[in-house]
Amino acid sequence: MADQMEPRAQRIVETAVELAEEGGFEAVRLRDVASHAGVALGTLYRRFDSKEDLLVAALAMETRNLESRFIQRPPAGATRLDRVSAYFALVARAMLRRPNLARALLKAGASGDPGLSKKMAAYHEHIERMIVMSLRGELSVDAGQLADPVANPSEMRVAEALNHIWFSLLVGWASGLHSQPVLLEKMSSLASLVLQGEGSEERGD
Amino acid sequence: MADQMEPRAQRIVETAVELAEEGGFEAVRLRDVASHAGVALGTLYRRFDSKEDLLVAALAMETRNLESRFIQRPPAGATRLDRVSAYFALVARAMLRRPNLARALLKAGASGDPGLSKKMAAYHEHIERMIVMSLRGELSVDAGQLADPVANPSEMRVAEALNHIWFSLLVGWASGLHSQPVLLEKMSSLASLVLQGEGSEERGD
DNA sequence: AAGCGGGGTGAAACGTGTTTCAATACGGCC
DNA sequence: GGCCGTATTGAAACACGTTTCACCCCGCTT
Repeated sequence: MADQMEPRAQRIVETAVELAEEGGFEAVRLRDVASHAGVALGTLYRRFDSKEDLLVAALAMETRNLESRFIQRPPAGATRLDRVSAYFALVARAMLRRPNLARALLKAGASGDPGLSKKMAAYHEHIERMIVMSLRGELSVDAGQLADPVANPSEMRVAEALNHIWFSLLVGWASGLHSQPVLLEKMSSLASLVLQGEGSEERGD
Repeated sequence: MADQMEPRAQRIVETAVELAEEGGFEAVRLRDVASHAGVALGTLYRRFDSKEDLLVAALAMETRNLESRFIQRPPAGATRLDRVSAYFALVARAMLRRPNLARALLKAGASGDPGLSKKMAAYHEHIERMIVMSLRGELSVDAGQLADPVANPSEMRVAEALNHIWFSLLVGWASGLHSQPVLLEKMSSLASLVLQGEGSEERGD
């Protein structure tokens, strides 16, 4: 789950994560990242276009870690709402362990840099995959990764809505708009709204 | 709709808006803002804590303008979905006229600066008010502003969900993830999902 | 073995957000 | 009119993201 990049880039990203854990976005000073990682500043810039690019790479790494934890212990629950709420609680717990890091990655992801759009699209895909699996209550795994969930359009629409709501709530949390418990309450409440909107047919399949 | 600040601050914000229209976030160089507005840099910093703070003030100004246009010509339509879609189309049109400005304000708003949380909360309140009025298909105006819409909890929840979805979609648009037509399509589709959820409610407060 | 080329390195330079400071201008009060 | 506190000014300084450049090292070709 961890080796998608050459070791040098890997170490740079890990260093950035460490610094972000301690002091958030501003504490990730690229001079420090480079020296702690044992490379020159120019080397860092050969691998990453910008500070945001570096942190989005870190976001990708953290997302891979989250996904592997997700696969090993998928959120359980009787209804779709239960499972989806459990999923978001899982993510929130992971973030709360390192709030500075979470805020830093979020800030980079929300920076709106056009050069990052492909990477952010990939991130959102991963999140939506996990949401879909939570809705279904069963995983389809392929080569250690979540398989592309042969798209049921209605399911995808729900996942997309939940993903957007979650992302926006996260940005609010990051800026101190609401605390983590409130975040989860809101998410559950809004998830229940969205789930009821989907073909008002059945319960927890 | 325009006089909430002393004239000096007002002029600074207007200058920032002009520069952002032309060249986006990076083009808002505070030295330039100050000199174009005819004040010293220190004066700008006495009024605004940071570049983000300044741009969020601009966001507030633009939101007031939007709200006054909204009051004069509220989105019409037969169904709630029609009216809400018309509202988002209105906002999108306003943004498309000045995409650089829109991106700059969005970036400032999504920066996650804790010092801005109160101002961002106020922004979201305005947006949600307009969404609620669109849902209802009628305005309650008070002293030239939208009145606080004696909260119907179910309505508020829908408005909150739509607001989050919209915000997240905007961030995606800003970074080039999807074009403006796709943005509106997605918004309509997801709005229809959320609206369908509202009828059938149990409540668990 | 010599030469080549593509990273890597260290250090300096640049731009811009932010801070600081001494000097000055201003508005109200006696 | 003179005084005082506060805002404004202009300019310099600082921090950090980003760029640039001259030089070096290492693996590969011939």
